[in-house]
Order: sequence, then C-alpha cells, then structure tokens
Amino acid sequence: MAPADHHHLVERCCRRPDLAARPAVPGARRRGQRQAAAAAPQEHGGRAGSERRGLWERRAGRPPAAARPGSPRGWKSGAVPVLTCPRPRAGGRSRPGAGKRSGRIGGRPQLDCCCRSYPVPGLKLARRATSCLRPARRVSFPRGGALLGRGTHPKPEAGTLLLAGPRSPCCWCGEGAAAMDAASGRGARARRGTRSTAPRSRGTEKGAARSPSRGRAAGEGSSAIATLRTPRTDGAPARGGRSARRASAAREPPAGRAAGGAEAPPSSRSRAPAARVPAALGSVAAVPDGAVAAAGRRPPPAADALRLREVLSRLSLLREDVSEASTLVNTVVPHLVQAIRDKDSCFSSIERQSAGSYYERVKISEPNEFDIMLVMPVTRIQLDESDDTGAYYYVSFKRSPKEKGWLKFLEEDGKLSAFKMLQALREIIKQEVKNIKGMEVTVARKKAGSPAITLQIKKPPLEISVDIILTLEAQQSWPCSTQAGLKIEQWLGTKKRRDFRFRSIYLVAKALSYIRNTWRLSFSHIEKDMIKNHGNSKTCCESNGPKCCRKGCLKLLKFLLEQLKRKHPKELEKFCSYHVKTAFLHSCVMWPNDTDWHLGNLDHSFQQCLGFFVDCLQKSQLTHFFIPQYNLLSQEDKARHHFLSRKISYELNNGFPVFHENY
DNA sequence: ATCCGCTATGCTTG
DNA sequence: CAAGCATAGCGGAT
Repeated sequence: MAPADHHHLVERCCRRPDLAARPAVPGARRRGQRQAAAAAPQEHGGRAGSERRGLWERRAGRPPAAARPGSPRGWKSGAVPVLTCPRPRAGGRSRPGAGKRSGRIGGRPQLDCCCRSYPVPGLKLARRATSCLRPARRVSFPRGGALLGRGTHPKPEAGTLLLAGPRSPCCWCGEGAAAMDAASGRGARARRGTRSTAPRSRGTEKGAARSPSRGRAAGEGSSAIATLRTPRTDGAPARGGRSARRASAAREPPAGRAAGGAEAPPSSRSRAPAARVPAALGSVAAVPDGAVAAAGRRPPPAADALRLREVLSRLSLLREDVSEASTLVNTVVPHLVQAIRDKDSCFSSIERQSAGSYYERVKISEPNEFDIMLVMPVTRIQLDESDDTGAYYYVSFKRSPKEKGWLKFLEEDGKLSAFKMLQALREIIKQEVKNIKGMEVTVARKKAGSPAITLQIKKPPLEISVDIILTLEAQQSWPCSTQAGLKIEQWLGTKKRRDFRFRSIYLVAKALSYIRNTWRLSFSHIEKDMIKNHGNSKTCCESNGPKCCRKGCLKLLKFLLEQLKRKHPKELEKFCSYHVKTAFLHSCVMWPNDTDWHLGNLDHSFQQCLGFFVDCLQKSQLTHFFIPQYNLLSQEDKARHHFLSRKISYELNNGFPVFHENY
C-alpha cells in the first residue's frame, strides 16, 4: 500500500478532478476588486497606538473614537449611524475623514466597497452589511508581471477583469486544469499585492512620534528578530490589499527579468532589487540537482532569507478570504452535523472537530480546503492489527453496544465496517446538502479507500472543499505500535508526552485497497496541538515571547512540495503534505530549542528541515512520527524518492526558483 | 527620496 | 483569549 494513501488529510494531493474545472483563479475577481482599491486614508503624524490616535484626533479636531460614527466603538456605543461609506475598507488604522493626502484616482477615493465590514445602523455589532452605496470596481493591471514600484500607480482600467498574465493549465491533477492553482491560490496571489500606492506622509514629530517601545526595541537588539511577514505599507493602505513589498514579490517574473516596466520603474538605489532578485539568483550559476543534498552546502546569499520571508508573506491567508470561506463552512457543517445526529441514532452523539492545516494555522495560499472530523465516541473496542504497519486495525466491540443500530455496521465476524459506516454517513449527507440554501453544496464522487466524504461548496466566486472524516474516538490506551513514537521529551517535555498519550485514540475510516473494514490510527488532534503549542519554552510565539519560525518552515515545506508536484505531477504523485509534515515534526525533535528556530534564521532553519527531509528521501526512510515501525517511504518507490531528493537539492542549491514559478 | 525591518494597534476567527 | 492578518509609521539603510 502506498503510504501516500494513508493520510486523509493529505489525500487531496492528487484528487479533485472535480475542481479542475473551476476558474483558473478563484477569487480573482474578488481580489481584483479588492486590489483595485486605491490608497486608503492614512493618518498623519507618527504616534503609535492610542497616543498616535490621540494626536490625530487633536489635530483633526475630532471627537474621540468612541463617539465617532464609523468607528466600531462608536457603533457599539450607539453613536449616530452613517449611511454612506465614510471610510475605506482598510486595516485598523483607517478612519472616516482620513486619507485626504492618500492615493486617489481622479480626485475621489476610488475605493472598493468598505461596507462588508461596516456596521449597519440598527444592526447592533453587525460586521457585515450589504448597504454599500459605492460600487466596486474592477481593475486591470499590466500583464507580464512588471513590478510595481513604490509610488507608482498601476493605472487601473475600469471594467476589466484582473489578470496578471496568461495562465497555464494546472498540471496538479494531471487533468490539465487549474485545480491546484485554486488550491494554492498562486495565480490569485500573483495579483494579490497589486495596488496603487501613494506618497507616504511622514510624521511631523519624528522623534516624538516614535512608539514607546521603539527605543527599547532598537536599542536592545530586537532588530535581530525579523517578523515573518509584516508587509509594510509605503503608501496608504489599499482595501484588503497587500503591501507593495508583498506585491513586488508576488509579481516577480521568474527568470530575473529586469524589474520595472513602464508602470514600475524601480528605484535604482533601493535594496528592493536585491530582495526581488528572482530565485535564479542572477549571478549564481545554477547548481545541478544531482549535487550533494544536505542543507547548507551553498552558503545562501544574504537575500535568501529576505526572499523566503517574501514567499511566506505570499502564502498567508487573506483575512477577507478567511472570513468568506469560514462563513460558508460554518454554515454548512453545523447544518449537516445536526442532520446526521437526527437521522441515525448511531450517529446521535457525533461531534464536530476540526483538523488539518487550516485549523492548525499552517494552511497556505487560500482557505479553500477544510478538514472536519466527525467524531463518534465508542467504548470498549478491541483493536487487531490488520497489517504490519501498526497503523491499520480491525475494530470490534468487546461488549455489544447498547445502541442496537450499530449491528447494521458490523460484518459477520463482528468487525466494525468502516465501509458501511461511511456509506451510511454519505447517504445522509447527500440527502441533506439538498436542503442547504444560498450556496451550491455537492458531494464529490467517492474515491476508493478514501476516509473522507468531500463536499464542494460553491458560492461564486468562492469554491471550497470540505473533507468530512468519520472518526472513532475511544478513551483507551494507545496501541503498542505507538510505544516508542512521539519522541518529544526534549522538545515539548516528558509531561507533555505523557499528557498526549493519555488522550483518546482516534481511528478514521480508512479502507485499504484489499480490505474494506479497516480503520487507521489518526493523530491529527495531537499534531494540531503540537503545531499550535510548539515552543520548547512556554512563551514561544506568545504575545510577548520570542517569535520562532517553525510554522513558517512548515508552510515553506508544504509550498515547496506543492510547487514541485505541480511541476512534476506524475513523478511526485505519491508524495503528500503529510510527508513534509512528518519530516517537519522530526526536525522539531532534532532541533528542540526555540533558539534553533529563531525567526531571524528562517532561511537556515528551513534549510535544516529540508536537509533532513532530503536525507530521509535518499535513505527511503521516513518514520511515522507516532508509529516508529511504520515507514512512510516504502522501499519500492526508491526511484521516486531519489527524484524528489534531486529536485529539492536543486532548489536548495539555487535559491528556490520554483517558489517563483507559475504552474 | 525611497525602501526595509520592526513594533504597535485593530480586527476577525477559532 | 490566542493567533494571524492588515495597517500605520518610526528609524535607519541605500
């Protein structure tokens, strides 16, 4: 059996032919609209936070925010409603009346609608409204990905759908369509950052305008701590748009084309060109992919880290996308859960649990894939290994369950049939999706052996897939195959390990190709916890604690594999994100200290992870993180492993050109 | 003058 | 409440 088949959370890799027909760039229109937005207002003066706000208010002679219409606080406190859009849709700083000096098109603010997050009169605390009086715009940007220089307006052209350049059909699924574009949002991302910029106004009281922490931060060396992504805004904020920095990275042509087109003359003195140097690295000759494969053999150019941060910033999910997608998912899923509980008494105690990269906060590119576990508590089950991996089991009840409905899910020999349960669940869901209004929800075709029931939710321009995974939860000790796994003592501590192992075991309905009633151990709840609370010290990444780059590395690993899979779909079809996730977890064990993952050393940490993964590939040995006897890289696929290891080595040695390529 | 690294703050989802 | 996204604006580098 192919290890790649073993993990439902990653089986998306090569499926979704159903999505292949989706538009090349889902969300492009939305993004286009968003990014068409001209610069948003900007407050002047340079005080941080409330101090700065106070200054602005004093200067502008305005009432305090709490009393001002248009301010959320104002609404909460029952201030006078304003019916027209008094403010552009932008981040926390924009406010009504501001922006007089910000970028505008044609004298009026050419802003996309701000009202989706603007409170509606009469709707207390409403976050969304449809009462916008200002039409959204569509804007086209130059094809070919010319860089947008700062202060350069992209010359939007009303009424044109935004497309950055010709899109090649996606090779992800071998279906010749753009499924993976959608999955990763790469195409969309390329347009994400496009926005107009405006001359930036500086604070009038430079020194005084410094935020209280500035001095400390600069003086005490926190400059070494680089943020993963803090797209600075050199002009006024565009509504929902990316910073110019992000934009420049996203739009960078892969082959090192001279930055700057007619629209975007780059500053010759700026550091930006170095940062934007495409991954081919210009002067650095490409190192063949067959070269040595451990990390660090090529001293990375200083710009590497910067570029990785750029890449990372492109991968983060847009807040608006998250909001829209989660709204859909959170409408559909509770509806289905209720229906499932009602329709079959066996399923009456089913509970929703979230899993997968979105809920681990390592989803990259676009929030278009969600994993929902439907967890059924079971008691007194007996597990019998179905093969030698230690991951697959037959499940039977030690005592027949009180609920007699269960009998219909049992095979003659008393084993609980994953297949039968999935089928029942699937039928209920298929019936129930018909009752969901306001969007199109369909159940994707069954995939042999897949533990998931995949929903497609369409509400143009959104297209989301939700994997529903039937899961058994048993409060009993973990099987002995897990005894020597989860070696996190040095990393998260012995107590944490003990706590984890006291948690329930989860089994997902995963049929093997030759046996229909098997269940596979799932540790996604533990993985989620480890990724969320990943620090060796408790304060890692907490609000005031030191920030690390672990999640950043995981995202980059995922992205690298995605990109390579797009480039070599056939050769890499057996690899999935669970492989890199596993390698990442091993890396966390191998380098347990937070200091090993200093945010400023993103490039180094990433290369270490990759180096480890490449070693695994070369040895065809990647141990399941929880089940040490289970090798995720079976020896039969050695050639494929070497292929991937060569590809990764090439990327490693040449500054990751694939991060900047479109497939 | 422009760009970059960084922090502070607000907002949203989980 | 934590985490992540989005933005403003500083000092310093180029």
